[in-house]
Amino acid sequence: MAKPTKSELKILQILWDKGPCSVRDVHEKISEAKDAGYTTTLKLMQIMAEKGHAVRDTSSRTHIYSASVSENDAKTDLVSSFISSTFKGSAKSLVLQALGNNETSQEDLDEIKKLISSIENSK
Amino acid sequence: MAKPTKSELKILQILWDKGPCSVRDVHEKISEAKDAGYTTTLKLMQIMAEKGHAVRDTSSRTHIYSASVSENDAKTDLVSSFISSTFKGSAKSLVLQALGNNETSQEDLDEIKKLISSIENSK
DNA sequence: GTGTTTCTACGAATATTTTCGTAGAAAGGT
DNA sequence: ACCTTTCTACGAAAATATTCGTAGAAACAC
Repeated sequence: MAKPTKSELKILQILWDKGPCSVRDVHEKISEAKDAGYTTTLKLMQIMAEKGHAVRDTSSRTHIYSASVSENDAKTDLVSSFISSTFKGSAKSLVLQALGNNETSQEDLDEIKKLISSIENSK
Repeated sequence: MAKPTKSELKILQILWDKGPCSVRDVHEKISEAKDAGYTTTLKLMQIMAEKGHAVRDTSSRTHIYSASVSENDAKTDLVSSFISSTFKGSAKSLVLQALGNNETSQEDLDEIKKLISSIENSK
């Protein structure tokens, strides 16, 4: 599946958060953050359906859209493409960069340590 | 500074790796990976100079370009914008996602653990 | 039933990024 | 000196992404 564009990603996040949505639902969420025409959102979602980023139920007049990839799968792809375009394929470099700027809380560090341990234990 | 585009980022990586370069230098590096016209690279680098992503020494006929931001600063920005667009601002989520797919080597995990310790010690 | 609102479809305008052709000046080879 | 190669500048085409106006069908209010 092709990588979603920036706008498509915003819509995917809404679909992941709220589950299946009408264009209206999504549009209202988007409108909280910025001004946008309703048909702009509609068009984007239609394109997402064409591209396969979303599926829609057209059985009633108001179509209902759902994300067609799981949040986790999509983010795995996004992270991996980000790592390859920005960090020459090194996940480690990304992690070091992300943590390096020293704004991660102790709780978050703890969670990360826990994940690392569980990876190590499963080896 | 505006975020570099995908192509601009590729060029920045080359400038970071090799230091100050002529268009020819950069173009040859790019050509290793894919076919591209020389003037395409030239134009991109001119745009980067306009935008301020690069500075150039035009004192000889062959202009010499250098990155105008450090690799570390630029990547900090890129990571932070990626975190905000894809992980709602949570660095932790990014790190968990990046490590979650279990393809990080023990050596890399060790380095990450070391960094975490040093962050913790400096608190 | 008539007028208003809400929906989809469609096409096109706009914006952004990438690509490259052409032209002319400078440099190099012989 | 002449021809070839190498460089920059510039403008425009092509590709991609975003925005929105208009139209017509369906639903709703009364």
